[in-house]
Amino acid sequence: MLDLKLIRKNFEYVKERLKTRGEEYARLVEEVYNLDKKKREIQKEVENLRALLNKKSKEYGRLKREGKEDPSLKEELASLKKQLAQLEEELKQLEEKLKDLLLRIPNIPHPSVPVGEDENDNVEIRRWGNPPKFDFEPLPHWEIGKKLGILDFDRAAKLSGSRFVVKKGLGARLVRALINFMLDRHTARGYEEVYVPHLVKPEILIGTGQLPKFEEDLFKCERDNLYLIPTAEVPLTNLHREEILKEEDLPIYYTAYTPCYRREAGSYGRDIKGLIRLHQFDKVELVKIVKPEDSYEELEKLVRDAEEILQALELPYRVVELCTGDLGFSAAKTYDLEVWMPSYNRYREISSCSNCEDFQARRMKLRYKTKDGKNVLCHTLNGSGLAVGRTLAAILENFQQKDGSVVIPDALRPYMGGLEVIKPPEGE
RNA sequence: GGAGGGGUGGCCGAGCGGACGAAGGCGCGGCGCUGGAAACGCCGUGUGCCCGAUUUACGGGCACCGAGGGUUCGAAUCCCUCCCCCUCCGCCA
Repeated sequence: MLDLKLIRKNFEYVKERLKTRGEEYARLVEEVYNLDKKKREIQKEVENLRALLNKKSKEYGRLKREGKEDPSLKEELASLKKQLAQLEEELKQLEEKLKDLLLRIPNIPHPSVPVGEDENDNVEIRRWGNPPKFDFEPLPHWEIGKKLGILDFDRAAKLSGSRFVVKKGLGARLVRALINFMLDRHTARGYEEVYVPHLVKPEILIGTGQLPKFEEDLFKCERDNLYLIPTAEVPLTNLHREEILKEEDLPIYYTAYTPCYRREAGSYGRDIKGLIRLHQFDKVELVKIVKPEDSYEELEKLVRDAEEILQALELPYRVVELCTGDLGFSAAKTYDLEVWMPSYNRYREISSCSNCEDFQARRMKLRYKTKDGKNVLCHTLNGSGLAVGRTLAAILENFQQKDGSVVIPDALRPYMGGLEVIKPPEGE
């Protein structure tokens, strides 16, 4: 949520900055600006009227206790009350409308973010590692997985429909290994491991920005008014919502493994094969709650922490800075990590690291008290560290061998009971 | 699912329909006492929003005692609905 005061004070600036995300937001900001103006006028009236009513009501009570009841005063009070009720209703409607609009305006991109329309305008920052060269025709991961007997999309469809997967044997083991490996790495670097609920209330999703605008992307348990989390960012970032933290509590670093549930509405036909786009996938997430002045330094560190996993797994990747048009709703600045995928012959997103500044903090009233006693909104950051399914896909594709086997990266072997290679079943 | 108890400020905890943003205690900050400290004494210490002069510091107002509604001139206090927590019983991984 944007600061209303900022919209009031720097209306043109906000409008211009949001335009870099898409033309439609300028109109929204204008609407908010006008509504806010009107709202404050009415609020002033309401508060003045209520002050008067409070005063007269006390007067009436005083007289009554003295046995000098005044019927004309009582009448006056009744008419004031009626007037007030009308104005209050008007105010309430304005406030609701205003709040709803405000919740639908995305974050302002940081000045350093390149202006652009879509992913084609993203800027590559650096590369690490070299894509492998094969002296045979490399297979896509879903075929490798099928041949190894570790991925089963057909039976998953039997259970749950499209965009689900069943992992078996060493496939299931590999998932567990990756999760443990990632969590161990992150906790060693100062993140506290957290295990969170996977079902959350609507206001929690408003807090991180998924609601009200992206309802159709979420799985909802209607009966209980709970949503399945689309990422651990949601419960992790909201952990301290409506709290006023002590300055010495910051920074807070959290990491959590959770499954993530996404309806993938509007992505029909995209990435229909393989592990890239599923309704349910596993992810280890990183979340930071920090002081505003530190947040951009923390973002760089966060990216390094995610990169470290890819490096340890010897997976070639590049770091990309998202342009204004490709930026997520809550983010002020985002780096994507893209891993090399031989079957696509290009890099594909495997992590997204964002600084949301105070955008989420304002929505969830997440603050800290400074040394001189002021309450200040925290800055929140989040990043994948990493998407487990896509990591698995990248390992299968990048480490595949001519004979159909897949070499397990060194760093992962201790988590696989020392296993070095996954080989196809005998006799195939 | 059944029966009962409860949600008040950073925490504990009191609260008769007006004098209650709320006693008291703890904690925290300042000052005093002290060679220094403990103990003690005094003072201060919630959040959000609006308006006004102003660079902040200031002054005024409104709201907030789990949430929403109602009764009343007036609600933390009475009534209704909902949510959450706790205890016991049942069921259950």
